[in-house]
Amino acid sequence: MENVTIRMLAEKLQLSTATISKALNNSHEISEETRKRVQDLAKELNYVPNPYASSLRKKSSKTIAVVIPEIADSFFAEAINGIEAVAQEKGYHVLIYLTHESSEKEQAILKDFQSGRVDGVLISVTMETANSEHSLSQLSKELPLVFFDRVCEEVATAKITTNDSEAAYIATKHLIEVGCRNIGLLAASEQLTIMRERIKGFYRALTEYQLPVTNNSVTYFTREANQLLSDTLRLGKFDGVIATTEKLATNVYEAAETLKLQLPKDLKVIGFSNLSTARFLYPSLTTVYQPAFEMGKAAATLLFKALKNSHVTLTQQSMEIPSQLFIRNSTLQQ
Amino acid sequence: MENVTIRMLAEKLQLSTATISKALNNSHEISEETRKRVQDLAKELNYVPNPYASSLRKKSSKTIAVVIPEIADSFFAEAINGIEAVAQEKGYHVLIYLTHESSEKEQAILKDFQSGRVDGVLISVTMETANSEHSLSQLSKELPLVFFDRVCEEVATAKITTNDSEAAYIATKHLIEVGCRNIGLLAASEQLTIMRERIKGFYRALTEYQLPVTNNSVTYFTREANQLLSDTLRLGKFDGVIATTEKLATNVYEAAETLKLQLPKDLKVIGFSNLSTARFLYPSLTTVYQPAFEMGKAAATLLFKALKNSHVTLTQQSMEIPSQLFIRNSTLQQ
DNA sequence: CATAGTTACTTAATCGGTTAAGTAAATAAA
DNA sequence: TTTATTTACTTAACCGATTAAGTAACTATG
Repeated sequence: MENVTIRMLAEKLQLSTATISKALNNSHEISEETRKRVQDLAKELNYVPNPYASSLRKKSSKTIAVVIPEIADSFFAEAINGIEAVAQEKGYHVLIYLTHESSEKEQAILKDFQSGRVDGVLISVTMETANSEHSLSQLSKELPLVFFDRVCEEVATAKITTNDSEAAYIATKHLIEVGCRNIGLLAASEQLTIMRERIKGFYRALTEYQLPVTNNSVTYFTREANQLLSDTLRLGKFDGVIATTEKLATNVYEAAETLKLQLPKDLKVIGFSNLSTARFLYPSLTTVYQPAFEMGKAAATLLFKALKNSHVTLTQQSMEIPSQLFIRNSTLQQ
Repeated sequence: MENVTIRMLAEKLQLSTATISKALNNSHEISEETRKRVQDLAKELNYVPNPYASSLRKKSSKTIAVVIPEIADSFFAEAINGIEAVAQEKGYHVLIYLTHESSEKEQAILKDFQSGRVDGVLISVTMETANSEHSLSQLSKELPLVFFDRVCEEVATAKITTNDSEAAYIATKHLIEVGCRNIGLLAASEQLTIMRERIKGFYRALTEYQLPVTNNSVTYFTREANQLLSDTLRLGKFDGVIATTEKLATNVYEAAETLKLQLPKDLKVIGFSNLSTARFLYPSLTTVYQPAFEMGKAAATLLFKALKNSHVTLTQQSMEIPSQLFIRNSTLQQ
């Protein structure tokens, strides 16, 4: 059975392909009667338009790209849910690209977007963000681009973030208030804006409470954090840490086990994390819960707004959605 | 700046578009010298081929679809990682579609695939699998289709599963061996093959140990499991349960809290789960760990094999990758 | 030396839609 | 009644690549 095309419908109904196309797109140029005949036959023959043909002609693909570092991460998974909810509603398709924190992969992916494969891009950049700055600046001039969470400061376009600095400030303050005096921040990258923001808030709290900001206050991890983390905790002799990624929070539990540190007695932990199991961990994990779903939704909504009306200036549409601190036993005062 | 097309390259080099196309595709019809000239100019002008033009002509899109119920689930997230790893290696793009357990959405998605948008499909079906049977049978005749995990028995194509029956048998046996006598299986759907398989293994173990199989041995949950679960645990008076989805495992912890049941003293739990935090839960969760990454990888590998060589009969390529029981404290003998 | 074969191209058709421009007939306005 | 406008189509160009078929020039073969 051949694939049903517009031409086949045209032949069967003794009409031109133009008429068929217009009828299917509910053009006002077509009479009610003809439109019905066409649509009925289309349904009967189970006609499905070829998306590539129309994308080629219309120069728009009804497809957006989501570029993220990792998918097995509650934050990104939730964000995708938010994005997808909007996309499905608008009849758009979602291409997912994973960079696995490789800026090289990221670059290759971004380059592909110059082909017109997608109408817009949502991205949360790699830790080596600096490398992609140029490509992103370039790309943002060619099609609508919205950052979420991991933004690239220098690129002039919309950015959906959470209140990273403030959230870190509140988290740090909480640790101080439950008795910590030697607090460490476990960070993932020196380059990420969100990390810098969190560090800012962290420092602000330390300063406010007149706690020393030392060389070791912030530790950076890239991969294979486990081993490094053990070292850090051993060396730093922290009594409280803030894990700025979901993975790092788990790593702290692991390291504590290895080092025979009791949480929260010997060490208190706060995680920037959307883990649904946070409250069932031992001890239950105090978290900075980021509004992942909402951020994804906001980013997608903004993107579609720009796609619909090209006069929307994305640069001016940035948005900050606050995180929430959920206090649990991993920061229980002893 | 206009988009660079093959025609522009042709004009600049005073060659035909056919030559350009062939040169870029390393056709042997083109002289070494011309090919180099073309490729150099292409690089210089940053030429990126329009994927829709070539997809339209070649009737292949270098794109595959992954259809899953949910993304915020460790199993599916890991599976996608496996799929993506293979796809990226083969230069394929991955479209992700979420059904959110709605067979209606699933049907709509499957219908769209008749358009030729994707070259192949990887799917883990909705709980209401029966509804999609027909569409899937149809689709499997039009393009390569591979099931992973949640398969549709009746559709004649490759299926990548884990040893669900055996895994459930082993899990049940484990519960019995640590002293449980009144075991419940928390299931998600009556229709899913993997559920039926798990129930089979569950019954086999019960029978083998001469434990009664009652009407209440298996309980089905769809949405909003929390409330129902509390009821079930209260009513059923189980001393051991097997949660057959990741979500249900968490629900058990939640319900135990509500009902003031102590895990594992009052109730032992095993979860079919890939939660990375399983070992840090309180109590740490005994899990049936499914090889999600490997399953995704296997499914994708098989799909690409079929895409490369259309003579591969997918029906005969099904594969079972064993799960592994990780015994932790949620089933600790008292 | 004539014929066949190879090399390195070009021409033109094609994929399946969309759309600008054209047209004949019907209707409205002057 | 004549001209203008609207309606409901058709024709044909087009999007940007691929590819079957054609060709001129050169090389190899018998």
